[in-house]
Amino acid sequence: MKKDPDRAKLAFERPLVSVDVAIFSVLEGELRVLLARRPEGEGEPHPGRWSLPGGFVDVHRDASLQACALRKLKEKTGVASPYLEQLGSWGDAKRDPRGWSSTHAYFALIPAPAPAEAGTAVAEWVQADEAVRRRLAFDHGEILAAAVERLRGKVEYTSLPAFLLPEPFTLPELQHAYEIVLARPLDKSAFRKRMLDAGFLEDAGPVSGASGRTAMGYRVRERARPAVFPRTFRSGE
Amino acid sequence: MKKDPDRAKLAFERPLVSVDVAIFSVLEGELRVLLARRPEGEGEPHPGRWSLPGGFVDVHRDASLQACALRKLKEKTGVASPYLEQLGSWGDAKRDPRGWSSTHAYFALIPAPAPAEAGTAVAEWVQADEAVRRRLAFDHGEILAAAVERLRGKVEYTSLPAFLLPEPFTLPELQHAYEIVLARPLDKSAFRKRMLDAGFLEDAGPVSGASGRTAMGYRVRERARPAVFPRTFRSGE
DNA sequence: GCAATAGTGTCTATCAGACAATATTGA
DNA sequence: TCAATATTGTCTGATAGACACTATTGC
Repeated sequence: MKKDPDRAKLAFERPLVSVDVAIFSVLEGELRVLLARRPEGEGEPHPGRWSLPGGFVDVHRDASLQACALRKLKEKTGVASPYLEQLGSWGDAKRDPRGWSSTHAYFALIPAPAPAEAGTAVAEWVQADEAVRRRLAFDHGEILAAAVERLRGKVEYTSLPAFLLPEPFTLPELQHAYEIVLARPLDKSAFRKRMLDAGFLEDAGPVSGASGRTAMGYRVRERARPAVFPRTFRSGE
Repeated sequence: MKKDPDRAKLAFERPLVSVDVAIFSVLEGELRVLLARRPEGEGEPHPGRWSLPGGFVDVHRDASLQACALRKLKEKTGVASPYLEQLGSWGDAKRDPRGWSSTHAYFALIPAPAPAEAGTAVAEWVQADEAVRRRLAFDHGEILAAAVERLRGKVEYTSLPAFLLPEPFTLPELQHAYEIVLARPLDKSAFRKRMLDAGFLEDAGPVSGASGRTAMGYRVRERARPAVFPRTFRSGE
């Protein structure tokens, strides 16, 4: 057994391998996620249903799982440098009618795309909770629910919403992004103390708004990792 | 098989798919991880090197990724109901010389196994940091480092060490487990307040130790999910 | 009694949140 | 000047950690 050549040992059935990405952004004061419509072709599972953007790993084009996720994201949104984090993997014999399949799920945060891209026949930005309630293809409903839960959970103690905004942004804008994701208001003073003490922002010069006092603009220091706060918001309640 | 279009569409090369598990326990006052020796057969990559326990998904035996991870764990340790959590996935064209491969990594926490199982020719319980320093097969060094980092990180604000102990356990025993993983002493009073206030423990009757006062024994209420504390240990320092 | 361990009480520095006050801009 | 927004200051309740104290067990 052990001395069989490579080819004999590897001659077993392999699962299908795909990558799916939950892409979030803030549009029109809402947390939204990008959904893609499944193709209608013959033999396609769940034709016409909404799903997360994604697809099979192409072993000749994709150098790695992350590269594959970035490729999907670039194809769908044009964004090349999002905040991208692994969410988890889902794999079993039944989730895809075409055979044993496993998918590597990612979630990405990007600044608001241009309004023109907000909705087409094959892709649509949908409010996050509404998207979870839709009957998505495969087990994408479960995956998306996990993504939303992870995002909301981490927003309680990390700087993730900074990746949802175009830079430079002001502290009131950042607070607004937090409030949209968490769906509750935050105290201005406590919020500012927390953000500035965490030290993950760098000055980017003053920014004038439509009216009122000019605010300081900020950029995130390190785009790869979010800051982690030692406590969650509203720990006492 | 299905119709022609299916077969044509799915006739592309598929990656190899495996599952690897970082299995942790506390033995002799140390945080240890189980390593397995790679087989020596011809065509085997990294023959004789230490690695994480794991292997290819068997699409006929494994109903899901999690079932596959549980199977590996049962084979290596006999443990059927560990704390098991997805760690992440690693996949690229180069990590396995046999071809484009992706692995789904899990980490498991189990109570100390019987001493007889502590080390054999093909498996060994190695102190966690020492294991990270060893030159493991494939990219298992990177995966194990991520597992240790995740474990240490989560121990700061979750009840994970409770899964490293046989039940029932006492609060001093639990504190000791925390101190072993974190490699620093914790204050007894603050520790007890935190554990009991979190409400994840249930009484299991008194337990007499080797000497001194009898202590209260505890079990975890819910074995599937750890408790999450609102703050990390030593937030101020 | 003593040693050893389990468990509790008290004090204090810290700090997140509440909310009031002040600063800056454009009209 | 006012309206609108940004930014800062002050107070206070909650609490984690430090550390001393008390409780229980076996010998």
